[in-house]
Amino acid sequence: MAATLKDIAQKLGVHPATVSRALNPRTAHLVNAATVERVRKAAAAMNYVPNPMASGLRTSRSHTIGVVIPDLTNPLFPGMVRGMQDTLSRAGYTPLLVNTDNDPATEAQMVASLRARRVDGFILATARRDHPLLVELASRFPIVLINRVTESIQLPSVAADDQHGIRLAVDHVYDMGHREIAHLAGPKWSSTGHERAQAFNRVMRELGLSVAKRNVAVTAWNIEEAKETAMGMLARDPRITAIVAANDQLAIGVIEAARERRLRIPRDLSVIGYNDMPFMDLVDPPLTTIRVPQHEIGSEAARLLLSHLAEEGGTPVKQVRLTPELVVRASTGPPHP
Amino acid sequence: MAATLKDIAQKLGVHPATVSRALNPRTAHLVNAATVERVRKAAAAMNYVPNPMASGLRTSRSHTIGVVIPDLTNPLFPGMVRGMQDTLSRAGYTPLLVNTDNDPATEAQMVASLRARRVDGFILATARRDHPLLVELASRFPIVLINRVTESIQLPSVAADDQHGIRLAVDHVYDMGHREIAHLAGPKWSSTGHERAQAFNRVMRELGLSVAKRNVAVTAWNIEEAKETAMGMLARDPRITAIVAANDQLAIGVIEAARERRLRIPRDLSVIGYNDMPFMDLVDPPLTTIRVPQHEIGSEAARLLLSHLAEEGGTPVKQVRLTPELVVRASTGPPHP
DNA sequence: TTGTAAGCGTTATCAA
DNA sequence: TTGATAACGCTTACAA
Repeated sequence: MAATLKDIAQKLGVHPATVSRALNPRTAHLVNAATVERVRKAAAAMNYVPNPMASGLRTSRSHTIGVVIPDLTNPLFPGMVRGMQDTLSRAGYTPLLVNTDNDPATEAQMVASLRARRVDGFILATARRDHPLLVELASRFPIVLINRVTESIQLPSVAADDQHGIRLAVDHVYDMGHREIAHLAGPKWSSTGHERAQAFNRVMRELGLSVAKRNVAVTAWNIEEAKETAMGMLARDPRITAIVAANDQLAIGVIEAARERRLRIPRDLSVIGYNDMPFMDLVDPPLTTIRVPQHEIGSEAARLLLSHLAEEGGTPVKQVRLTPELVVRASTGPPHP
Repeated sequence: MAATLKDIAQKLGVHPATVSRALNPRTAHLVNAATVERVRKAAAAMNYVPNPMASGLRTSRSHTIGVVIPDLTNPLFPGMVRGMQDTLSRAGYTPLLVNTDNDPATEAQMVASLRARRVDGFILATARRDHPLLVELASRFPIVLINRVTESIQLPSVAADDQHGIRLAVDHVYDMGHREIAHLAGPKWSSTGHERAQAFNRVMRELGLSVAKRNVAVTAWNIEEAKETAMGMLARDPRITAIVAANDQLAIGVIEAARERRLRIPRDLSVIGYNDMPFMDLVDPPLTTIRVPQHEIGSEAARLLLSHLAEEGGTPVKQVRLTPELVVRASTGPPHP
């Protein structure tokens, strides 16, 4: 059904290899300009489409990128995935998407299936800090990490500047007059959770504020956990007037905890999230949060990976930090005396 | 680097064809059981992974499915996509995901790129009712539509039962005492918009209620449009006490319109959405809506497509309707006298 | 039960 | 500038 190089060659009375050369931009200059033209015309007329399995078999390049994320239904990711898709597809690459649910076994299995598919490289958004696979993988494939960086080894990465984001958050409530500021941190095994918690301590120290018992981590990124943990935090330390949460889900948990303790937001407690997921402007109260440029993280990661794919030798390891911004809504306000 | 059939054959002193047969479940019975065992062991030891480009080239099956959706960042889709991925990957298939942004030209281009990749079939969530591509595509590939059905031709599809969903919505407000019920419909070009609008008319007729000027369509599925249209509706027809929106975004637009007109929800106006996207329990007020089983729609679509891929001849066209359910929250209540 | 050989569609090397 | 040829790794008649 689908036309092949051979078909075109036959029709034109030339050799298939000539057709191949004419159609490949990198080799077209080796062919007589007139022939190139004839071949292009014929190819278009027969609507020839190269068979990627054949060329892939020959060149051992699938033009395919493995994209590993924890969970597509987490609203943080669709924007990033679209960012990747948009720039990858423009370059003739296709992302193969898998979900790990933050389970190391699933992750290993998924990465194996992507390797079986002969992907040309990886974009990884896996959250865990300990990561045995990473080193091995990075030694065999071009990879780019998103939304996290590595501690021990230097790997190409694209992430929001958490240090800066947390600073924006803390400064925001500090500037409104808050001094009793706490952090509801992400899980300790999580890269972003860890990084944001560290950043919180640093910023607080710079402001001359104490973080004693005011930086508590949940064990999972979910609303229920956050609510529980925030309940404990507020019970133990009722002087807190502002909580910086490590992401929007946690912030929602804080809001629920506050509601249960009959604290009004922001009158009695200011709450600030992180990420600015869709609909955070519509929750009750509309959530003040730190917006990370999701689409751009994805597209930048794709660009970075493509540049590694293009260069033969080692491109220098580039760690891109994108700047987040503060989005002020109704969940924060001055502390009430 | 990666081991091939030939490597295994060499090591074992058998012919590559034998190794191929031994490793392929469909042909393993043709091979001496002891040989099969030896081959399997060796393959595992050398961690052999079949090269899908080679087998695909030979068999012209890529074990790849084109998944065409309007926009991954629309929260309706990630659940469906995961449903597909989960069941496709279990069967050894990989989805290739593309976004059309509801633009016919983009869609044509994306479908072309999937065909170029030699996908074995398609799952389409495109929303437009008119759809020239569909017939041609369906004649050449196994396809399954999700979240919509076709009017003229019969094609395999998986969708929620909109007739039933709208009935649940209307009955809900009717049972609470509402009689002045309106529908904010989706765009006329949209399959689901059209179907839900029709269903609304039918249900209202059965209840003996008038729909005169009470079934108004937006021109795009977005909050702003919905707000504008709802403003007009409420201005023209202030007796309305309940609005059934064609999806959750439209319902949010209605809520914003009501707020602008100083109507309290649900005291002055009940609002009900459709889909139950993530976080609809957290908006203000928490949205009563119709939940459609997103993950299940995706997995069922995948199953349906796989069954078509498995059968040689024509499997009968199956149109699956999944049952939605009513989720009552705070945006609906009895009408106030 | 196993081996032989051809071929899927493309590209890369070599020769003309 | 073009042609011939082999090879990528796998599957599948067909033969033994």
